[in-house]
Amino acid sequence: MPAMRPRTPPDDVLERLTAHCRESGMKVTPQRIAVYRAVAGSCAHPTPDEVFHEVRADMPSLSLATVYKTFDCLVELGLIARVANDGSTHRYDANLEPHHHLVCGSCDSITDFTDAGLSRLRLPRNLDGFAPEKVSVQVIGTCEDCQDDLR
Amino acid sequence: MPAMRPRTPPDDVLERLTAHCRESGMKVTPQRIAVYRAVAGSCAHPTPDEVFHEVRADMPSLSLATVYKTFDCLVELGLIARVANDGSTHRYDANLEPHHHLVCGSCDSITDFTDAGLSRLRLPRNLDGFAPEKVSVQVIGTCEDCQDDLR
DNA sequence: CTATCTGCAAAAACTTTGCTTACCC
DNA sequence: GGGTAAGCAAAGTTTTTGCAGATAG
Repeated sequence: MPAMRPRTPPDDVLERLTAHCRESGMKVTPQRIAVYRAVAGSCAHPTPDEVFHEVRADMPSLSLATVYKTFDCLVELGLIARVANDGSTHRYDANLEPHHHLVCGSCDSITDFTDAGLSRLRLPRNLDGFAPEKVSVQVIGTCEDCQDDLR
Repeated sequence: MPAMRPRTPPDDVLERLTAHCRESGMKVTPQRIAVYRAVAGSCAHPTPDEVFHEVRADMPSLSLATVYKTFDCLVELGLIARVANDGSTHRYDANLEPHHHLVCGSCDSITDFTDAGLSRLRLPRNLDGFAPEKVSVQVIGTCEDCQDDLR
């Protein structure tokens, strides 16, 4: 049975950020903390604009440019990853555990899931010289909410 | 063993376009033929801008806006699909057979491959109400060319 | 003929950059 | 203190839109 990820627990978010920043000589600023918290606390793979509005509620001085720069910085630190999607804006994910995506073709939502069976995927031996590092499965379909809407 | 897709054969490209257009009351224009040919004849999952420049060589009057509109129309007709990627531009694929992607983290190239084993993937039974339609596996890693460059 | 499509230009949406001031370490 | 980062505004990209003239069916 699959395990749906509820959301990244806010446990050691600050510690992880601090450790990674220190290691790279980068500063731990309130903006970085807030942006990282927002991504880590969401399971919706938010866009820069979404995070901007969410964080801005508590930090009115925040600028969108800072959000963009912060995302680049967090990716560089290896704390978040950009999520492949077919929309027109970037999306980010703080879940770095191996996992897969349920992509709703109707509302474009992306939901994480993990599954032991899928994690044991066997790749073909010969990939024409391509060196695989990790595997992510995208399941395209219709989410429960959108099915409901069709009734 | 995996089968690398060489490229969609240009066989019935025109017939397919004509049939789909007729069915939807859309017109078969030189621009649509040329854009569809360009995507179908590429295995590089091209961007609108790339297709624009390629087709424009033979059709100097072509405008980028038409390329965008044509892509939307071809997607609507079900002849091509937008490819999920984490760059900042759209990419399209005329290969509608079930297949998977080798994504190079270094040069961002996306290469199609198919594999009988992967095609028999077993999804978990319970996806929290999500209704799966199709599955696409993304293998992230380093392509042969980029490995060579590192030597 | 007529409804649809093209090309153009302008607007909108998204992302990056440069620079001055602020502030973490 | 010194160097990194934030905020602002401007510029750069990518995508969408509206409309007048062109064209496929």
